[in-house]
Amino acid sequence: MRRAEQREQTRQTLVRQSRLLFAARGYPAVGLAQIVAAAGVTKGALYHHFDSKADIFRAVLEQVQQEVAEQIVTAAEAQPDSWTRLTAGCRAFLTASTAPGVQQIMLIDGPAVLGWAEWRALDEAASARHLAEALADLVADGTIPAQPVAPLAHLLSGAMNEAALWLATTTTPNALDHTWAALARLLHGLRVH
Amino acid sequence: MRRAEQREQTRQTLVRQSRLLFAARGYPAVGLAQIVAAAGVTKGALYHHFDSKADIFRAVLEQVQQEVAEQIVTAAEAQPDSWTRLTAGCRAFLTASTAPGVQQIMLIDGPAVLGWAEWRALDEAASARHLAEALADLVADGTIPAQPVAPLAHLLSGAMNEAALWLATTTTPNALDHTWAALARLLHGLRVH
DNA sequence: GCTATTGACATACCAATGGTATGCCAATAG
DNA sequence: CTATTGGCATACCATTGGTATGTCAATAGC
Repeated sequence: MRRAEQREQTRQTLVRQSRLLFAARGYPAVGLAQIVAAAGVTKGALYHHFDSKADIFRAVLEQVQQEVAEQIVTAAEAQPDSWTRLTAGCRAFLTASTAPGVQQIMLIDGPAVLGWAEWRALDEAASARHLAEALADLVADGTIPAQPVAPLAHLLSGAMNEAALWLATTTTPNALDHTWAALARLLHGLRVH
Repeated sequence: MRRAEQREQTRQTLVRQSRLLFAARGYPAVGLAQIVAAAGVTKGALYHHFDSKADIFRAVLEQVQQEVAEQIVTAAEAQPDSWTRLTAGCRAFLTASTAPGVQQIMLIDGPAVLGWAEWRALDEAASARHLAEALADLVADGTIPAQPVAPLAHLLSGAMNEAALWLATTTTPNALDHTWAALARLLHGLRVH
């Protein structure tokens, strides 16, 4: 099985190096030449594993989304009730999205490279879905009023993503704390009084 | 003054046609050849008015943002107190951002083409700024608790932008109404009880 | 163990596209 | 009436994403 082993290693190297480059300079600014140089292979290898430049970006995006989703699920699972699962999940979402390179790959390049439809499909399948599930639980046990959860999930997801984007560039002191405080206020407003 | 007149007309034609193309197919998919063909000029004219493909996109983006900002300000100005100014402004924001082509240009291509820093600068100068001002008014007259308004402004701006993006692709019935209802709940939670 | 075949690449090349250098002609200045 | 500048068009270049072909080692079949 030397064959499959080598194959997987080459593929992972390409994804790893591409991710670093995309995160640092953005998709449009990274050429295939830089990717293959960083990975120590040639264009032949790249096009043996991926169909296009967008296709290798797709692989990177899926990896990033999976990592973010894992952090959210891990944080949420440790909580006892549905409300703290939501808040802990949101906190994890915010923290994970602030990690270096994540915004560039997920929010900036993602939609532009893949186009609306495909990006939506991937996005739905990832982090936004967990939010919707958490909200559905809250509706089910009456912690928040009955309402469609999809709009709310998108509002919250957008709020946190945009906040993460802002946090990455701002120099405001304690920006993360203030953002979390503001988000917590918004979330608290959802509860039945 | 035939000179300046002709100049302005050519420039506006280029911006108008580019806007239509970018909105329909997205920045990466639109070539300069299509732009100049649609505008009925040559590449010489395009590069006489703009420095690069990104530069003409910049002109389009500024036009779109200005239109959106105008709608928000118009809606807010008609309101009597600071709270209804916020809600009316948010509603206008949501409606304006849902208009055809706006999301593609403002949210999808914008950051990818211009890069974080420049897009941030333009974004701050446009719609997000009005939000921050409206929130500052609310803090000033005690309608909402004292807090830094910047994080809140970004959370709300992101929430509405993402919601607009979702509204553009979803087939859920009454999605706009439900989204507005959810947003109104979130906003209401900000008020002092 | 020997051969046939497939798979994992490398090499050479192509086409399209963003960008530039140059030239031309009418509008304005003096 | 002439000189000059501004507003473009034409021709061209260089880079880059993508492809067609070739090569050599790993595996399968006997």
